[in-house]
Amino acid sequence: MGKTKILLADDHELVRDGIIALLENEDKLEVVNEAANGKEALEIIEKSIPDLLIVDIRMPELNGIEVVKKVKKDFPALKTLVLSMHDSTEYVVQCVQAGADGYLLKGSSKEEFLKAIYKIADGGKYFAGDISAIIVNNFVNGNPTQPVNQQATKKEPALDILTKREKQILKLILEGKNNQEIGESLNISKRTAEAHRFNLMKKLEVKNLMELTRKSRELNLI
Amino acid sequence: MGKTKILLADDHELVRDGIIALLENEDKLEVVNEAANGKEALEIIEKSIPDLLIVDIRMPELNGIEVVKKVKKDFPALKTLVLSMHDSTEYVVQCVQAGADGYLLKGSSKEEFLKAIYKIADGGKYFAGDISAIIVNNFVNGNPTQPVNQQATKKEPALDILTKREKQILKLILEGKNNQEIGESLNISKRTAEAHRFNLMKKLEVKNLMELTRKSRELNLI
DNA sequence: TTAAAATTAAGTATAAATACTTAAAAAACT
DNA sequence: AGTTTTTTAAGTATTTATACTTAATTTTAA
Repeated sequence: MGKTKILLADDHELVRDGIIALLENEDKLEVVNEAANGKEALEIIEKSIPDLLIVDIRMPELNGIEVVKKVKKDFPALKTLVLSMHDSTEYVVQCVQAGADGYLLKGSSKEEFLKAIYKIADGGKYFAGDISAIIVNNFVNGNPTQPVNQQATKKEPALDILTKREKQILKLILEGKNNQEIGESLNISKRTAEAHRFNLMKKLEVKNLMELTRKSRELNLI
Repeated sequence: MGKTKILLADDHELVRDGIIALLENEDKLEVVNEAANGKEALEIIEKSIPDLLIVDIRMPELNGIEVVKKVKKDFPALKTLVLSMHDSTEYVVQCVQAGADGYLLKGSSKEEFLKAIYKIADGGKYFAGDISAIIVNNFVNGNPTQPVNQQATKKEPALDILTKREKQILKLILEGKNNQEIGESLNISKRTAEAHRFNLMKKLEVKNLMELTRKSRELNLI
């Protein structure tokens, strides 16, 4: 059997270079392509499908989860391993639902990383230790995680639901400005800023500032 | 001349492993030690001083900037290269003031990374291209950046100014809870939660939620 | 064992955000 | 040219946060 062709998608070149160096001695593996964001990754895949996609969860343009969703829909044979910088458990369930074959925290060791790659390349699944528990827990709580291509996609606020003005206002909100200050910045009434704030928070389905920051990051809105 | 002994401090093992793999072929460089947080880094340095410290800016226990400050005070001969995941320019000035010999974004390439290391090991300084501009700009604006050991340290809220209770409440604030909910979580009155919130925001010198999140991350309070 | 610090929580006043609705211009499409 | 969407902004009521001060307990450290 030939080498496993890997596409590596991460917006930090140094991290990519590190991972490539990490895989250099593995003669069953070969990084054939790199992408600095989700969009780029999809473009590369459309030209030549690799065997395995290693993708960072947080990337500009299109985040890891969205990439995995698209990949699993259009190229179901392509295996996917999601890397996350966040030690949080926030995205695990979303990844599983998107159909990812593996999920690793960047806190994992080289050994675990290689183990995951080989297992996934071999048709298996690999989720970092403490993560399995979360999935199981989520499952028993009546929220079964199933690949996105096997059931209706959970409707989620799209990436482009915000208007230009709303994005502008979101940015100012995230800079810590209040409605008064936003109004002054944009030469509109404080009441207009209020209205925009209300609307965008409703669109993003968040009910406070903290959820707003989380969601904004998640969706790469800023 | 012998090898440059490097201590690598980053809380993500995979990133460390990647960097080590990246330096494996460089026979003038040798990673002699690793640390997963700032405290660990300082402990290692106290036992045996390396030639170069490569340190991630965001780490638990003690962040990169604090480590550099301590290092430059106690071991001025030890060179320091700060890595940052954040493409932002938020920390550059702080790094220079702390006395760092270099600052690189993780978006840098392997080549730039090696160039920086060799230059610093050789007694030079290296700041990623776009960064120099920021420093210069900051300088001409009457805010000259000088190493921390050459002038009075800019007073800043210390890392441990928050009491246990305040940290507890901060955590809940950052989870998006309001004072009512915080009170319920901790079985205290909503008014008490308010008081704690007021006090901790005053201590951290922030005036809104966004500044609070930024500061919390910066100081690794959570 | 005291003094100091931390936790609790109330009072009071003001400012800001939330939760809507309505509606008129302006801009962007088809 | 006509329709839809966006941007603007006011009304109204309610909730929440800010900005303090004061002060009684409780815990911790000297």
